[in-house]
Amino acid sequence: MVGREEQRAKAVERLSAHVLATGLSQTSLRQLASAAGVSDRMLLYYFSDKNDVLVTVLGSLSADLAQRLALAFPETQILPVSELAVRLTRELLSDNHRPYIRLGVEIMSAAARKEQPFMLLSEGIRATFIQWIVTRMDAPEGSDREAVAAILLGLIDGLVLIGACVEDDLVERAIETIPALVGR
Amino acid sequence: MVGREEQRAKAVERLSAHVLATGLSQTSLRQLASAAGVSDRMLLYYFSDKNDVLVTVLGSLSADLAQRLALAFPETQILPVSELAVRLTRELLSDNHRPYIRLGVEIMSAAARKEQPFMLLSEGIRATFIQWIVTRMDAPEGSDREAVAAILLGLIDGLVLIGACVEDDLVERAIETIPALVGR
DNA sequence: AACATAATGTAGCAGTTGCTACAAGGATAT
DNA sequence: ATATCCTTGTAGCAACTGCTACATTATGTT
Repeated sequence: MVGREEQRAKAVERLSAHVLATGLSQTSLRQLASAAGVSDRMLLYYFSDKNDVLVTVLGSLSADLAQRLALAFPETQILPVSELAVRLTRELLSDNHRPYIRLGVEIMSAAARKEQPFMLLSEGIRATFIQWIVTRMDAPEGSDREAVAAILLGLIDGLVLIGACVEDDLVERAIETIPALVGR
Repeated sequence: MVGREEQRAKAVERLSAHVLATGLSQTSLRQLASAAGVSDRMLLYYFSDKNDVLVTVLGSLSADLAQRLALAFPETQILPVSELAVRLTRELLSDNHRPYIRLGVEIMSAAARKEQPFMLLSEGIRATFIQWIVTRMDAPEGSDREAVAAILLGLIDGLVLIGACVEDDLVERAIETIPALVGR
């Protein structure tokens, strides 16, 4: 016997890697169980149901990304909108972080169709991110900081979508074009 | 007897409305058949297989949107980036057109996971849209017009995602903020 | 009237879905 | 040693998936 909590934690770890790599479309109970290296029966022993699995795993991934971003962008460093836009976009579209954003887009897209539990998850992701941007952004006087943050977040999500289905360097060129287009 | 082609066309019409309203998650053969008002057996008589149904319906919707946009933005009218950004964003996020963009986001998100037939569809959507924007955009001298168009398209897609899971007027405020942020 | 062809219904197959009933192994306490 | 509980496997259910075989009705052609 190895202990239920311990096994559960190990499952979350393996499932996080699986979901990050394959997205929300490969998340039947048997697929998840196989990725976790256990039987579907045991997965439902560790978790109360499939929803519980997804919420736990996606929550864990969300925390991971927050921690990674905290490392890359210390809270003390305030940047002008244009520079923050470029650096944040480049960081989140890098191979390191793009899988997270891609997954976030899938979650938000599912939320748009009122599917549970994605509405709750996506609302949390959005709020966290906007707040995160607002605290690190040196926006012009009197501007709607949340709105500017929404534009940035939207741009990043959108570029991930575009980059997902295209072979050439269009997205990279778009990032390079941001400074000429934004602010000043 | 009513004629296969005729029935098929009627089915495409009803299915377009259904897919536009409910997205890609409600597209089992039996759900589609029910939406089209026929038996699943007949749906596979009109179409060769499920893939054929989806490609036909999504292609039809894509053509619809192109026609609607051609009406709202005549090709002869060239606009500065900032103004085009605001007007296009507002138009595509309106209740009239948001379902189309939402569906487009779903298609691109599925394409990101290498699912067929969405990769082909999404590549077509992307190329059409970028080209559409480029021909109507009065971009600064020497700028990468495709890249600017990609930024616009990305922003629109991203704002649709954000707006899908939020109650307040954040997206509307974001649109209003675009002119202060872009160009000049 | 005979016949080919087009159109439609009934029934089902093999595979997947989320989930559960039941029983058996193993550890621990008494 | 007995009883108890934690852990795990086997088997399966009812619903759904895409799709098909087969039979039947209509319709037009000769």
